[in-house]
Order: sequence, then C-alpha cells, then structure tokens
Amino acid sequence: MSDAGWRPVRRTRTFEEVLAQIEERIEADGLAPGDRLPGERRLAEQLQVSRASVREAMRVLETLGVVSSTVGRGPDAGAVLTARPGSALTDLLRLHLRLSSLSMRDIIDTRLMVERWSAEHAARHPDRHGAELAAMERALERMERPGLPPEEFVEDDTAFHLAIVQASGNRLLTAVMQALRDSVRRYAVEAIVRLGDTAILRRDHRRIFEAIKAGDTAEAGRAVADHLVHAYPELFGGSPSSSAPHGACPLDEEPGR
Amino acid sequence: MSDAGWRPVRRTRTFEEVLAQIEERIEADGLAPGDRLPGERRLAEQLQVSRASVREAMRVLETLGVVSSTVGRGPDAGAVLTARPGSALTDLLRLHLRLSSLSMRDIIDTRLMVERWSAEHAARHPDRHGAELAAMERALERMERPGLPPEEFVEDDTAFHLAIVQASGNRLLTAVMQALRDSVRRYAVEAIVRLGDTAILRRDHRRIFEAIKAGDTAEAGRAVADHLVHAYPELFGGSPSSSAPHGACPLDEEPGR
DNA sequence: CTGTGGGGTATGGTCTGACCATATTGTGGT
DNA sequence: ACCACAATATGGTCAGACCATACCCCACAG
Repeated sequence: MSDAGWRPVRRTRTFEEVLAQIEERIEADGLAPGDRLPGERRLAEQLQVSRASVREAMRVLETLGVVSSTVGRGPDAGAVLTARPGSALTDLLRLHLRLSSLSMRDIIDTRLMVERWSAEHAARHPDRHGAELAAMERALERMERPGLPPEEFVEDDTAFHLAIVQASGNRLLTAVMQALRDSVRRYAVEAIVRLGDTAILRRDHRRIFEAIKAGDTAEAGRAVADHLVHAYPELFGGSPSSSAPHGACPLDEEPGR
Repeated sequence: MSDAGWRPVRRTRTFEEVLAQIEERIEADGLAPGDRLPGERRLAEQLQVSRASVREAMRVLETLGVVSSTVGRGPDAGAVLTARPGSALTDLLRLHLRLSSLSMRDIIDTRLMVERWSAEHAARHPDRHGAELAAMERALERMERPGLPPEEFVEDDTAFHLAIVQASGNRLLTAVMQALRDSVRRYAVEAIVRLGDTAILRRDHRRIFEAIKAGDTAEAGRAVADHLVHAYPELFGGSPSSSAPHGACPLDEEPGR
C-alpha cells in the first residue's frame, strides 16, 4: 500500500457537532437578530450531550458574534441572536495586531486603497448619498470644536472616514474598515498627539468632502491620498520603502494619473 | 440623582479574566507560533478557577485562531500557538455570508479593487517577486491539465490570485483575501460550472501573469479587471446596476484612465 | 547491539450533578 | 391597586470522575 495519500481521521469534537446543528437551525428556521435560542439545558437534552459541550459551542458562537447571552428569566434572557456581527471582526484584528503579525504600513496602505476607492465611488453619484454626506458634515463640524481632546478628534475622524466607505455601498468593506478603525483606535490617538496640530487634517477633510459633494472623482481620490500622507508622514518619508522589504510605494503610482 | 447616564456594571465572567491573563502571558513572555501553553489542569490550578472556565477560554482562543489543541502527550501536544491566524477570519466571513448580510457583488467588487491594486504593485517590481511569480506559473500549469474537475480548478485559481495579493507584501490584505476565498469556495465552484468553459479564464490568467512579469502596471490592472468581468458576467451585465441600489459600477471608472 | 512490545502518564474531551447569581413571573397579603 | 415575597428559568461556575489518545521509557527478546 502506498505510504502517502493518507490523512489523519478528522476527529469531530462533540461541541463542533453541536455548533453545526445550531447553525443549521438558525438557517433552517430563518432566525433573525433578536430571536432566542433554546436554553442550554434544553439543547443539551435534545442533542443528548452534556451541558458543558453546549456551553463550549455557545462560547464559539459568541466569539463569532452570532449570539449574546444574558442571564435571568423572561423572553429576552438566554442566548439571543445578536445584530452586531462586526465586533467579532474587531476582536480578531485587534488580536492580530497585538500578536504583531501586521504592520502599521499594511494598515495605512489598506486604508489608502479602500478609502480612495470609496471616495471615488461616492463622488460619482453624490446625489445618492445624502445621508452619508450629512454624517460627514456633522463630523466635520464636531472636529472644529476648540480644545478638542485627541480621543474625541479620533472619534469624529473615524466617523468621517467611515461615512466615506459607507457611501460606497459595499458592506464587506464597511465591516472591515469599521473593525480596523476600532482595532487601531489607540494608535490613531497617538498619531494625532505626535502630529500636534490637526489643522492640516481638518483642511484635508473639507477638501475630500467638497470633492465628493461636487462629484469630482479624481480630486476626491487625490484628496484622500494626500490626507493620509499628511496624517502619517513617518510612513511616507522620502526614503523609498525604508522598512518595507518589497512593495508599498502607494503614492508614486496610480496608473494613468 | 439623574436617571440617565448609568450603565449596568460589566459582569466579568471568569473565562474572560482567564482569557485576558492568557493573552497577557502570550504577549509578556513573547511566545511565538509553535510554543506551548500550560495544560488546562495546570492553568486552572494556578488561576484558581475550574477547568471548565479554562476550557471556555481555550475555545475562544481557538475560535480566534490563536491556539490549536491536540490531545496526547509529548512536547507538541496540548494548546499550541498556531501559525495560521487566518482561519478565524474564514469562519467569520463564512458565517456572515450564511447569514446573508453580504452580497456577491460586494465580494467581487472587493476582489477587483484588491487584486487590481496588488497586481499593479507586483508589476512595479517584478524582479522582487520571484517566489510569487513562480507560484503563479505553477498554478497556471496546473490549470492547463485536461479534464480538470471544477473543484481543482478553483483550488489552483485561488492559489494564482492569492499569489498576486501576496506579491503586494501586504499581510493584512493577504489574510483577508485568503479568508474570503476560503469562505466562498463553494460559490466559486458553482460559478465555474455555470461558465462551462475555462478557456477564457486561463487566457486571462496568462495575460495577468505576463503583464506583471513584464512590469506593465497599467496592463496588469486592466487584465485583472477584465478577468473578473469574464468570470462573473452576470454581475457586470449591460444593465446598469440592476440590483445594486447605489454605487458599484466598478469598471466604467478609474480616474484619469 | 537492535528493536519491539507494553506499561506508565500527561494531555485534551466529555459527562454528571450540584450550587450560585440574576432576573422575570406569579401570588398572596395589605 | 399596590407591594412584598416566593417560585422559577436562565446562564455561570465548580468539583470530580472517566475516556481516548499519543508520547515516553524500559524491560525483554532477538
């Protein structure tokens, strides 16, 4: 018999089976956010497993952002399908960051690409994005408040940039960017403090906003790019890719600019 | 006293405390992928909690892709820091898909943006990406095998496109795209079957590969865009954004082209 | 010397049954 | 009508046991 071509038998732990069946039920019964799952004891009985196994499955579902558990009695207690599937992504990205598998350069490059793309999209049909434009303007005004602490500035800055992505209508990108901003909030505050003055950033924001509102796609893209360079000058210093082994010269480019 | 402004005290479950302490230890001790965590019994004893609580924490860490548990004895058994933090992202995205909060259009738009950007990056310095180019060529050859079942074609196709993103050097994008491809594998197979013939796709792949190798950034970007249109014609049909309420006309664009 | 078989043991996986804290619901008394 | 209190259902936690697995090591046979 051949020695290769074998693979170890897939050991299926019971909590994984429980997990799968719960997911199936959610899908089959068409459960929506806010709906309740059966209690742990009941699930354990029906699946004929121990409550501990059910609990491990619930922990996974909770980590994945599918359910949220509350104690007590009543129609809203127990495991409830949650409506905020994004926070799981946040936890993931935050962990990746802590375990230093990602660099700041990667994150800013990604932001540049996504937000530029989104801004161009938004600028193509500014009339369709009244809500997002309003959100952007609100954030703009909040950022003008004198004596604003860095933490709050970052908050409004996040709202502004998220509105851009939201205007693209792409929910995948919106979810990822939301999680990304949440994950790096601390670093963003540090960057603002290091920068000292937010005047340039606020001017950039206005420029982006006006470009989108005016439907000037090219200008909107350029404005986003310039803005990120101003916000993270240390990443775009004259030295060509000082710490980046390959790739990442995200500005000297854009084919046909 | 004011009635508002209060929020319920944050009940900290013990497994969350365990989780936090484990994360701290990983960071403080500088543990790297491959290193072992103490056994569940030992952790429970040192933290003075029950083994069940430790297990729930481990389940979360496993879901987050931080550790991977194996039974048995020996230096490689137990909870080991995993080197593949991507699988957690895969689970998340797959779940989001099942709960239908994401549309195929969003995914393809994202692919288009990311892979175009990556291809342009790679084409800018083709000499630095020998490894990725080799991987792409290998995938190209595998896809030429006659009588290839759709599943295997998708496998090689994924390898090809992933190599493009890898060549960008951006680990965040690489992780996200890897997870995305894994999440939609089933749909990709269906798309291939629906298409019937892969000749056009294979020709597109060659075109992308040659453009990157030749350092033709503009052509590389165009080739990627054309390829995705060929692969998902139903999304880019002549009807202007038939099912997309706003945004997403990802081709009639590229500012200053 | 080799190697081969088997026992010892540490690991995660699972189960049972209990108790606690919390929050709603029902009920009885005022 | 209102309020106090018991009943109850929920998740959270614990202790202790047993199982299957996989490695380690040593005695024993070749």
